[in-house]
Amino acid sequence: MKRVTIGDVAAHAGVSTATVSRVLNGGLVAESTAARVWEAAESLGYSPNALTRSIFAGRSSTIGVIIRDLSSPFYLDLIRGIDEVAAASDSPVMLANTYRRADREAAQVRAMDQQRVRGLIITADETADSQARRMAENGTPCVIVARNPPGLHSVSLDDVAAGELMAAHLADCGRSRVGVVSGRNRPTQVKRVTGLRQGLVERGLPEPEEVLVENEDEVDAAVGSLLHRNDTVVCTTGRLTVSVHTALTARGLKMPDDIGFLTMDDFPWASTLGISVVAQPAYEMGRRAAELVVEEPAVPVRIVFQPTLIARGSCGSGT
Amino acid sequence: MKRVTIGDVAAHAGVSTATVSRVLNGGLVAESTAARVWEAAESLGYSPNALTRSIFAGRSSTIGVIIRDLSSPFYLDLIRGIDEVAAASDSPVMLANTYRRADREAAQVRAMDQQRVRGLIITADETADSQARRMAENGTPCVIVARNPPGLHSVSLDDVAAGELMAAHLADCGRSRVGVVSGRNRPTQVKRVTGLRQGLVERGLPEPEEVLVENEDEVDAAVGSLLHRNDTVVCTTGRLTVSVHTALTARGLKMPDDIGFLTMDDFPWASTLGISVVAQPAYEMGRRAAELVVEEPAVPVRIVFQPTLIARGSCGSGT
DNA sequence: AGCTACCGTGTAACTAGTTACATGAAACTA
DNA sequence: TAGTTTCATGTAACTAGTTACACGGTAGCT
Repeated sequence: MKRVTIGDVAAHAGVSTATVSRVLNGGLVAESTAARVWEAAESLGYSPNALTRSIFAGRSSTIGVIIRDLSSPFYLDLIRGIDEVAAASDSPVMLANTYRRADREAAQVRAMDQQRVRGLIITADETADSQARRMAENGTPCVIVARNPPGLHSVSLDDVAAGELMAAHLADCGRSRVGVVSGRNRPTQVKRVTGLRQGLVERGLPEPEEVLVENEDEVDAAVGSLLHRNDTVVCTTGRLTVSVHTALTARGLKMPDDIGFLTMDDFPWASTLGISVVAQPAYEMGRRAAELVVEEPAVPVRIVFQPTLIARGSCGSGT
Repeated sequence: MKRVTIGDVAAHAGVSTATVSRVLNGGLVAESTAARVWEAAESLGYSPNALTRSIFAGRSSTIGVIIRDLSSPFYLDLIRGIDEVAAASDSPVMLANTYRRADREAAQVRAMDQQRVRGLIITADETADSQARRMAENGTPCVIVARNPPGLHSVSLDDVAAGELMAAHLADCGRSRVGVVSGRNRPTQVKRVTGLRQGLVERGLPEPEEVLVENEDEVDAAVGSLLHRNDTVVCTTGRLTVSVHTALTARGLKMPDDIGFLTMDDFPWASTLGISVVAQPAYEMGRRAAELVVEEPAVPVRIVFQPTLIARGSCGSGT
């Protein structure tokens, strides 16, 4: 039950702990000694304690990731990108899901700080920013994803451009009356709707009709209210795609003839279902976020990605 | 840049580090002293080093989770269950994705060991079992998910029952010639097919025709080969649901009239698409796995969950 | 008043490692 | 042969905490 320590290995090999440490970390040691130490470590099943190493180094090699919503495909691809870079630099990934609760977000940032993570990638509300800034001041690189608050590294999408891309596609498809289902109080959502509105107006189309929702269970009513006066439903968050789509198909509406449908974030089923989306490069965003953690730039870096349209016919076809 | 330590707080409050430690951990301290210490900690922005705590305790409070495939909905729900229990016991979760590569699986188990995780939840091939057993001997509770190897805790599905459930439903729907797309060399897959075969034969139906595939890109051809002689396609792994479904719809086949379709693991889009599935209680499995880590039973515990059928019409309707 | 009991606090040893410095022996140079 | 250099290794101090034990002071009891 008692763990094998470096001391046990040292005793077994007849050397000091300093020598064992040097063997393990590639210091200056005679070859014969090194061989003895390796053999002792092997036969005792020694597994070095990464925690102790970390306390001496001042921080651990772990990268912390705070995710608002594990079930959203965007965050999943983000994590895959992060994981890829983390694995390449031998950093474990510590994941915390906050279920979109602001109190948990702040608490998780604090917990990650106490774990002395090497860096932190945060998808959370503004509430957690001050905590993140405090960490950054203490030398822990923090990367904010999906927003770009001042003074912190950030990796985000050009949300206005995403909205404009939607508008352009809708105009191409000859859609005119656009209803929007959007998340409440989220800056990203606001920007996407702003871009959409601008894009439509620029093309001489009427302003979109917007409904704000908080949870999945409000979506059906929201969609219902939009159907009276619109020929297209746009969803500005990938999180609600399923609910909006269900609300439409449950009413027996076929795309694109009965209703047009356009949403955010690509996902595995979109291609089979023929749903057009404006996609974020989530995987690449994850990679860049993790690279910022690993590279620790001295000044705050703000990376903005451009969205892409993937037309699949759910709004009809363009020119 | 230099981190605030317990020593700084002690100096600021005019006490010893022992007293600060006692204040933080609820030892015996005078109220006036405690107040001074709290104030000092606050004003210095002290954040206790969880790593140091852990090295003294012999292990960290982190729960390690090794996942083969983050993109599969089963593992996502599993993680959500784990996370729920972990959060309730203030344990951070360290996640490692192995992308189904056996070498990475073993390496990740070793890495988690070095991080001195409090316990480990593993979804991996047999290759990693010996590593896991070594950890268990050292006092780290290891829970294997989806298999039940001897000598280790495990949380798994009654895979034979899953196959039988499929057979029963297919018989109910009047299906007779069943083609199966299954993953290669996986014990779970073999058991599910075995259950399906038994169930069909018991009901006087012909044996299913099986095709084994490794990756998504082999699926289309596999499905194509099954279509000649069968009226139903069954998929025994949730991972391949999208590919199999795409292979069917791409051929213009409609469910359930042109072809029957039945697969494993429930997922958000299944209900909209009307796909019938045999579901695993993934969330609950995650919860139980995490509880085993937290509770550390002295003898290996083997928990087997029962699958449930969710009929949605993609095979037609039963009696 | 004197004895015991208890409370609050500091000292120092402990966790499992790393590393600066000292030491000693062998090898090379003059 | 003496002096210097080099190499391998041990000693001990360090990381940031926790905790067993000792000690001093006050309060209660006889």
